[in-house]
Amino acid sequence: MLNRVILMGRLTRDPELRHTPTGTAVASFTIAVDRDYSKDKDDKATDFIDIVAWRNTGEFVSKYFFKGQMAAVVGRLQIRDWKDKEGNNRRSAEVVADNVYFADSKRERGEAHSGYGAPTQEPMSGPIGSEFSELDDDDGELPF
Amino acid sequence: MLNRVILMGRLTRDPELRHTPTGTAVASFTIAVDRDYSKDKDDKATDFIDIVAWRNTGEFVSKYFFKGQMAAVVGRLQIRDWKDKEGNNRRSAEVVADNVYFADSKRERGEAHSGYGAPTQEPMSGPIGSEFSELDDDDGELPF
Amino acid sequence: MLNRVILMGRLTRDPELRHTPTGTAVASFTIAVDRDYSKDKDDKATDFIDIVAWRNTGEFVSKYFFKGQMAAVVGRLQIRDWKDKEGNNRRSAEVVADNVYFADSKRERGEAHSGYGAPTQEPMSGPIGSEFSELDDDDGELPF
Amino acid sequence: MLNRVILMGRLTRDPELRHTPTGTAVASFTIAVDRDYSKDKDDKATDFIDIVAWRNTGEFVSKYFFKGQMAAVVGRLQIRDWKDKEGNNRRSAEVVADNVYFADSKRERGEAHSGYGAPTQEPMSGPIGSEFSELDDDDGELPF
DNA sequence: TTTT
DNA sequence: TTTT
Repeated sequence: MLNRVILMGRLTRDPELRHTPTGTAVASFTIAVDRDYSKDKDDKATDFIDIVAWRNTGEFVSKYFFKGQMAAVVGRLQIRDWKDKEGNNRRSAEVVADNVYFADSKRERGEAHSGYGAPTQEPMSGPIGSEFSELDDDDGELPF
Repeated sequence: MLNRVILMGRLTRDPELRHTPTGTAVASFTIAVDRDYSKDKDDKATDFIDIVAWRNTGEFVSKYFFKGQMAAVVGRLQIRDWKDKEGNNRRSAEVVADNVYFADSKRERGEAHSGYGAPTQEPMSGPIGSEFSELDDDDGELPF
Repeated sequence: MLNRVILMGRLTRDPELRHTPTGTAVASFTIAVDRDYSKDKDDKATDFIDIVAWRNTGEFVSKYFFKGQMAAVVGRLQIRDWKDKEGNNRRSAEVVADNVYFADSKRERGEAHSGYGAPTQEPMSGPIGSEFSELDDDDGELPF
Repeated sequence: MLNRVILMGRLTRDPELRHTPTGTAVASFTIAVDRDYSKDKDDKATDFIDIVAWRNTGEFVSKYFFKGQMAAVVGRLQIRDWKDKEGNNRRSAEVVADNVYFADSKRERGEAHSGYGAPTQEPMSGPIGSEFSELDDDDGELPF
């Protein structure tokens, strides 16, 4: 079912890259997303949102993003209820990212990259580009 | 900061309408959003996502939506960490809805409404329509 | 760069499936998206938005969607300026869909499908599900 | 009906602020959104997307955004078919913005603002914040 | 705590 | 556990 989340925020820590037993890469990090219009001092003005990025997106993120950087994240919201060792009910809410974009200036990123908003190198989640390269192979002969 | 969530799912219960001490209406409900491609039996194939709707949107939802119905929700993801009475760390993750749409057939909704995807009657969150009505007052004389 | 469109509307015609010279499938159709709050009679109350779906998504759409049906579309907005044979400037605006979902009741769709909001069978655009099945192979041993 | 667009791109020109005969402010500008993965030289690698912002959002944008700046835009896609003076069919596609966010460093913006991703000062499109300030008036006594 |  |  339709489930899309689009966020902009700062990494609160460097992404942590791990691997499943079968070798699948997975990066996790948190972004701090400030709420708009928060003249409210009691209420927390920032949402700390956990992000999980698998495979290529995970490797890309762990390579090029670090603590303090601004990122735009597109993904899917996943809620998991579980019990900790003490038997308490815990809830995890995380965004499974399918794309992560730079939302920072080159200067602040240390010139590591080609430009603003460079896409995650994630072939699996990017059918658009590949189709266009394929169209290129087709010499631009569109079927309509 | 940019924070948008767009979901489609079924209400797991009737919306619950409450009021703050100063009289602000707020409805809460949960939607069940099935995950795509879940051939995985161990992993829960459904995310149960809490929704909060304030004011007009809240009143609209509590009036026209009920358990089992399909809804499309547009809102903002909010994460809150808190301690329960036993002192355990709890996390709530909820979507603060700014619009809720029907995503069900009229038949299944009991003909209560004008049509598919009728919008929430929420003046505060809908600058687009009001501007267009205003343009109407302007006799369609657009400035460009 | 970040570019996401999420729409709900009715197909104005059956999807048209074509193939590029190299055999890539591509379906095109139009959805009618009603505007909210349009008390404005002069202004068109509906946006007719062209959708293009490539490969698996295109084949899926042309197989299971037809004129009159409600669909939810997630994609990317693409603008193309071109000249027609008479040399006039034309603009095409279309959404390149990466996922299309049912937003109709089974009854109205003729029972062709498994359920509401069933996803497009599009492996390329769905890293989430495949990762979860892979995690399943991993016996649920998450690395964090 | 559900219709949301979320974009990130650079302004190709300073926003142009106009007023309808009855005094409603409306700003228009264009953002250049680079496509991902475009190894395709024939196909234009950038979408130039027209944005329209009404009222407070329009005034905010015309005051704080200028040519070359990165912006994140949330809005609604509107398609209009019309005839020019020569009687040719023209199509306009534009995003009616309900929120515009900074996606640039302060340095590059000339320190005009308080921080990254500062929201548009648009009361009409922001029920969330006002509700929270109101909750503040409510002394945080949530009804659930 | 869960919807079809 | 938190970022500017």
